[in-house]
Amino acid sequence: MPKVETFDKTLVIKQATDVFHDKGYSATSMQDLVDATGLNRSSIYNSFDNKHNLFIECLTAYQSAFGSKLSEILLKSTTPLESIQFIFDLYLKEMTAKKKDKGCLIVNCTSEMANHDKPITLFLQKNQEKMLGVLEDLVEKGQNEGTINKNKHYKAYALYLFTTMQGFRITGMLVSDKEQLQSVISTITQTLI
Amino acid sequence: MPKVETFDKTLVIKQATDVFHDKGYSATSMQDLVDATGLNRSSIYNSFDNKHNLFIECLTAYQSAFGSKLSEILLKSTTPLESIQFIFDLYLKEMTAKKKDKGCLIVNCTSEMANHDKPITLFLQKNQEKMLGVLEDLVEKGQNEGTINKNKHYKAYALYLFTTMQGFRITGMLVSDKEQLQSVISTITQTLI
DNA sequence: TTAATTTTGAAACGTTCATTTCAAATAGAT
DNA sequence: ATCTATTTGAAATGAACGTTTCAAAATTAA
Repeated sequence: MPKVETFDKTLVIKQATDVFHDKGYSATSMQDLVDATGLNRSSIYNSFDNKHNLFIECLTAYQSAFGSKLSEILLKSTTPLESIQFIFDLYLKEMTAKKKDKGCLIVNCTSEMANHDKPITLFLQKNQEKMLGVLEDLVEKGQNEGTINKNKHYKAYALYLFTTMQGFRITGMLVSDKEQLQSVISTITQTLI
Repeated sequence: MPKVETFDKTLVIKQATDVFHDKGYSATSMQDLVDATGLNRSSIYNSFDNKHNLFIECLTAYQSAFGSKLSEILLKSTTPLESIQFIFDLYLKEMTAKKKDKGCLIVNCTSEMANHDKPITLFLQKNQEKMLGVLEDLVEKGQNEGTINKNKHYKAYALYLFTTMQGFRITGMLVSDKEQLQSVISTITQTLI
């Protein structure tokens, strides 16, 4: 019967995500989110309850957007090793796209909130499990194909890759030289060959 | 002629550092620092001017404390590779010392404040240069000795190590299994052999 | 047009924020 | 003991915080 939601929730989450990504959770104020979305304060509270919950929705959307890009990568690559390289290339592309790299929202969130906020910590753990799962599958497949060496168990390699990815996201925040970053990627992936 | 500073400034910085390390810069309130140090509000402002400046002093002290541990490592190790392994072992020790790992203050600071706060960003860049310098020297020496391979230029390996160290500090915040962490270290260092 | 329901705007909530103020207490130097 | 510089305590500053409130405007189904 009545008025229906007028604004694009997906867009609003994207706008809010940009702010959280740039400033982090604590340093982002509700006023920042009002400004970034153009929404009214009340509308934000109507739709997202509170800042914390909005942040979780942003995290989830961010994770899901990455999941889509990851799926594309898995489809277009011909070997597991190439998939891994493409993931790093994706990071590299994001880093060099803008002058100031904001890093990874999820890595930043780990640094800021891990072990402080229970639901967030749970999200981060689940996220890690998901990512490790993907990487384990890739490494195991590569080892069976013979394109990745068997010096280490595939689970060990997966955690190694996850670790280096997080480090790479941090490094990109202060290093903007594309060649240096590419060299880091090749060093990381050389380990697997 | 008059009353002289009564409190131990070094201790106060250590106490403040603990809070910043645990909660990050933004989420740490002046009240938190008053509580942690036992100092009066006025005394803190008298001695450190403001929160921002106190934080910089904490960062510097943290960096310097790490520098000392680093020097010890460089002295006691017999090869550059061993030095690198000892650095990771130091991180591992910190991670497994307490149930909840706070990560590295400087890595966390990078994630929170890089490209947002000019003096802090400058500190982070200088810190990176210092650390890269040490790592470059180690790798170069190892390559000359023949204990580190020459697949990559020593500067590339140094940035690789710096990246993996940052990643390792993040990983430790969610992974507490010592064996898994040790396996990551060995994978990282195997690259150099 | 009316009724139902939601968005909106703007103000206010109480709390916490970083920082300032200033008189009182303190303690070394003379 | 007196002078002098500093630390202290406690209160106050004004701004910003996340969140709530609620009447008015808006919109759509009946």
